[in-house]
Formats: sequence, C-alpha cells, structure tokens
Amino acid sequence: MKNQAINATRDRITIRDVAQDAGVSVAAVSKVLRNAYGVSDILRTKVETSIEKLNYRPSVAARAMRGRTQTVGILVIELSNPFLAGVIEEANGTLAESSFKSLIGIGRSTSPIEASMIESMIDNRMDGVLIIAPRISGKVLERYARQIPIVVIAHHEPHAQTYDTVNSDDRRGATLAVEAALRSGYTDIAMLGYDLADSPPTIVAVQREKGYLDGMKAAGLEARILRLPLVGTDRRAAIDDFLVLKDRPRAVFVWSDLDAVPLINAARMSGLRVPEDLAIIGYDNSPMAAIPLVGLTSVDQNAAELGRTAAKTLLGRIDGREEARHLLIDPHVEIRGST
DNA sequence: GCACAGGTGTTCTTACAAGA
DNA sequence: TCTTGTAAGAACACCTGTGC
Repeated sequence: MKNQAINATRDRITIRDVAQDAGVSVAAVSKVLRNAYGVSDILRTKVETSIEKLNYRPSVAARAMRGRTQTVGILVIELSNPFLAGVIEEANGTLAESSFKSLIGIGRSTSPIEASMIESMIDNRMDGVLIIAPRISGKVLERYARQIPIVVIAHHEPHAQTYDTVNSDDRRGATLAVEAALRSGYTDIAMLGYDLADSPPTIVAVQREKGYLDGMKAAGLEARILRLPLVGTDRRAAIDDFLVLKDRPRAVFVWSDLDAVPLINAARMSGLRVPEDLAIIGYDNSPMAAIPLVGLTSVDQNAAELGRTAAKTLLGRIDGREEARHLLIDPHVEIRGST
C-alpha cells in the first residue's frame, strides 16, 4: 500500500520533468505557468509544447505550500432547491473569470456535516469558502473565518467581524409581498412559515416573518402566521390541512417557493380556484414559479446578483481585505396569475 | 516505548545575477 | 534592456536521532 503511494508520487509529471524535456530551467517553466514578465516567445513555445506532450498539471498541494491553490469551496444546504442553482452558477462563473476553480459540498441541512465540510476545505488548503444558507451558528462561522476567508449567503449576521455576508433584503422582500397583496385588494393575508424552534435567528425565514409583520402593521391589519413542520420533513399533509381550514385566509404569503409551489398545486387539485378562492405569493421566484401552468407571484431575490456579488466579495477577502462587509440586495415582486 | 527536536524530501516561487 | 538560469526560500509530511 505504502509502495503504491510512493510509486504514484514518482509517476507524477513535475515541473522538473517539463524543464528537462524542454531543455530549460525549472524557473523558466514556473514563469511560463504564471505568465510572468521576461519570457521570450521561443521559450514559451518550448515549455508549452512539453507541457502538452507530457500532459503536465501543476501540483495543487505544492502550490498550496507557497500560498494559493486557486480553489474555492462552495457549501450548499442541499441541491433540491432550484433557486440555489442560479446562485451557484453565477458565483462559479465569476470565480472562473479570476482563474479560481470551485468545488461544491452539500451540508444536508445539518450543522455537524456543514462543520465537517468546512474543515475539509480548510485541510485541503482552499483559498476561501462560499457558504449558502448554513444551519451552523454565527459563532462557529467566526471561528472558522479566522482560518480561511468566508462569505455567507442567506445568513443575516450584520455584526459578524471575521466573515462577510451577502443577502437579499429578506425583511423588505416580505413587506413588498404584503404590499403587493394589498394592491390586489386583499386584506385577509396570512403567512405560511415553518417551525423555527430549533433554527438560529440568522436564517432568512426569521427575516421574512419580521417583514410580513412590518407590512401588516403598517397597513393596520392583524397578522396571522401559520406554521408547517420543519424543512426536510413531509409537509403534504400539513398543506392539505391548511386548505380545509374553516377560517382559511383569502391570501397567503408563503415563506418560500419550496412550499408555495406544492401549495398552489394542492389547491388546484382540491378544486380551489387560484386566485379567486385563495391568492398565493411565494418567495425566491424560482424557475418553477415562472412556469405558465404554475404562474406563481413571487418575491425575486435576484439569484444571479447574489452569486456574483458574493463571489466578488470573497475574492476581495482572499486578496487580503480584513474589514467585514455585509451587503443587502434589493428584492422585487414578480406579479403572476396567482394573485 | 515515548516525546521532542532537528533533518530531509517534495514541488513550486522568487530575488537576483549573468549573458546576449 | 531583455531573457534566462541559479540558488535560496516556503511550507508541509515524514524520517531519524537523542534523552528520559
């Protein structure tokens, strides 16, 4: 086993092999790789020919010893949320423009797994970590951020000192949803949230509840929050129960399209007319909400802008910026048939 | 046998000297 | 002045020697 490992190391093509094949020094190869000043076209051609011939790839581990690996970890809560795809795609594209590669880890909505993933990213000497909607506490993130640059999306912690946050203004977005319902003539507006008992105060759902309460208070209306079971559990029965409530509201703001899309589907399947019997507003403006047969009015938190801004913020951290930044991106409501 | 310190190997980068 | 090479250095894992 040990011999195999040694052979694997020796079989690897190194910068020395390239230098020997091209008939130049190791330093010359290093300069070509880094596109450094002072390299003639002839030398560059020689080196590039040998790199291609030997199929050489620089060792990330060895580069890490000198400083950067040019890799960034992206840690996501899960992959079933279609909204996240837009964030990841834009972040990945922005990082690629700066020659950084991104590797994705899935936290599966549990703090220990998220912590383990972050530690692996640190151990693999990644240059930074982009975390989307973590369950892990801000205190723990502060600790990790002393070891590696961290930017967090969908995590409201405006007082964090060692890491940056980039968020949609979730509180404002929820207020906009209430205002959109009011403009459509609804006054009996409830919110469908979920059980926040074991959730940290930094999660987006908490901000969205505050925004809903702000909107209802400003309109002089009574707020009413109904709760589904925890995210990750089967909530179909709870949605069905909501639809047959005797005092079912005329309009409902749902904390996320993750629940709003199943709700609109269940409502129609049970014979309810949307929006005539029940108006529904979601949050995220996920691709599913935009499908004409779904036609869900939803708060758009601009996934592409979130991903792009977060990636740029992380690159700034990697470049040595030390003061924390906490950025909010303006949401807007995308009106469709469900209201 | 264990802990500790120092040495060695690995891969790449960088400062600076030398040659055309 | 531009191009290239040498030597030193960085940072880690692993190895070896020494003393208790």
